Amino acid sequence: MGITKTAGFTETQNRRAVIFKALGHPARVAIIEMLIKRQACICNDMVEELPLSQSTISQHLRELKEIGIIKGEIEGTSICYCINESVWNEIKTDFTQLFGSYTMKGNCC
Amino acid sequence: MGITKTAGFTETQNRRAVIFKALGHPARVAIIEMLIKRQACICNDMVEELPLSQSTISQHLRELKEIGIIKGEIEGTSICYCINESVWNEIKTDFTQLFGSYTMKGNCC
DNA sequence: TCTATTAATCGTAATATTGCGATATATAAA
DNA sequence: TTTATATATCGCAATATTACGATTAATAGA
Repeated sequence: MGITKTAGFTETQNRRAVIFKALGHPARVAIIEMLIKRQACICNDMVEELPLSQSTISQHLRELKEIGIIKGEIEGTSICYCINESVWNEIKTDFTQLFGSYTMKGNCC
Repeated sequence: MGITKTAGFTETQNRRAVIFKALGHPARVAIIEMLIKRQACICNDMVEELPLSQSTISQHLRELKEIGIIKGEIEGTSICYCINESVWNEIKTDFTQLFGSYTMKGNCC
C-alpha cells in the first residue's frame, strides 16, 4: 500500500506522526540545525553546504514548510528561511510533554 | 530513488533522522503512548486496540525495536513490550538539547 | 533589454513504506 | 498428542519517498 491509515488514531497521534515524519530525514534535520545556529539562512547557503542537489533541497524545504516549522521570505533574488517561532514552541511543548510523561515505575521487562 | 543519502551528514543528524522517522507513523506513536500509560503491554492488547491487522502491528513493533526505544519479553505464549528506559532517556536528552538550542534573537523573517 | 542568479516545479527512475492475508513457529492447555 | 492462542515472517500490491536533471519564473545588475 504505502498509504498510512489515519482513521482510528487520535488527532494528537496523527499530528505527532506527521511532525516526526517531516523531521525524519538527515537533510531536514541538517536544515533545522543550520537555521538554529544562524537564526536565518539563505536557501543558496544550504545548497552549498548540503550534499544534495538544489531541487532536492527545495523539496525538503517544502516538507518542512508544510508542517509550519520553518518559513521563508523573499529577499531580493534569494529566499531567507528561518524557524517559525510559534510552531517551534508548540512542537517543543508537545514533545516535552510526551517525553516527560514516562517514568519507569515497576520493573516490567 | 527512495533511498536516503546519509553520507555527508553528521552521525548526530543521521541518528536523529532515524529516530524521527521511526516515530513518524500514527500507529507507532500510539504504541509508545500505550506503553507509557500502562508501563507495559501485551502485544495482543495492541492488536485489539489499534485499527490495523496483527501482521501490520508486528511490523511497526519491529521498527520501534530496531531503534531500541522499546523491548519485548516472552511471557508464556504472549510477548510483553515496554519502553527501554535507557534508550528512551538518551532520546529524551537529545531532543531536549535540540529543542532547547533555539531561541529567537533578532527578527529575521 | 539582455544576462546571470536564485529558487520552485515538473517529470521520471529507483527504492521504501504500508498494509494485508497466508503461513510458520512456539507455547499453553486440554 | 492434539488443539488453541499468540506472534513473527513471507510475499505481494498499492502508494510514497528520494533524488536528480531540465525547465520555469522572477529578480538584479550590466
